[in-house]
Amino acid sequence: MSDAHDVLFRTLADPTRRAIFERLCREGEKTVGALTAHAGVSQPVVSKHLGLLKRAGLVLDRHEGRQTHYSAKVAALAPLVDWTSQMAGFWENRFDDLEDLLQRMDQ
Amino acid sequence: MSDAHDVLFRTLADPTRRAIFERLCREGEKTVGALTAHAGVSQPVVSKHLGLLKRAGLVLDRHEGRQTHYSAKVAALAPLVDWTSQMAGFWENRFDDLEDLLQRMDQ
DNA sequence: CTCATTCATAGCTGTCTGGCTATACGTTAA
DNA sequence: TTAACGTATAGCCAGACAGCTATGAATGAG
Repeated sequence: MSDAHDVLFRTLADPTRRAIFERLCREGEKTVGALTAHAGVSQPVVSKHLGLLKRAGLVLDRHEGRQTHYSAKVAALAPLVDWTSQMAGFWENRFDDLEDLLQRMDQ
Repeated sequence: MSDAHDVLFRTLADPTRRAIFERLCREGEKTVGALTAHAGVSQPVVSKHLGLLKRAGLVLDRHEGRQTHYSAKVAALAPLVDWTSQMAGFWENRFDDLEDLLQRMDQ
């Protein structure tokens, strides 16, 4: 059972990887070298994280000469937003149920 | 660097744990036994997950005799919502920047 | 052509953690 | 008190994975 939520949560769970994604969100397109400069880990590690982010659909890559430019694909966060509001929704529904119950008890 | 986002993402990254949380959101308060019945893992594992969910602030526990009732604390998802909208926000801002740039180029 | 640059891949390693069983602890029933 | 029940804890193990170095592959510079 490896649905969309799973991939998103797992991909964003790692601090280093999430930091890379955040930087792409804040500052836009970056090369692997630029990302490595502030990532605190080696270049191969950054490449690996970018690969996972790409597989999760969270980033896009664009090859230009010998550099690769990565950019955030914010739309990929949609399932996460959906999931969150769904959870909140269930909670509110149960709250409504409680209200109904209290009303029926009142009668 | 273990901020609130970190704990939330890491805690919700595990499918089994997330499923437990989802169930608490959908169906409200449950005992450990009731949760174990549908979790697909042993009771100690469920207890462990509940412990982590509790440490993350995602659930509350209530002791009643020899059973423990757990319930979801949806408000704890707030930082996640904030983070997501922040990421989306950065993206829109950069879009605005692009518009500004294009406008300036137009003049 | 040759060398430097930029990134990706391969292979290794230590750590983290989710699963298990066994067991301890507290509570209710007999 | 003793037994059964519901959870939590302890301890172990196997698999996953984030980090590293070394190297390959592709491109640009000289």
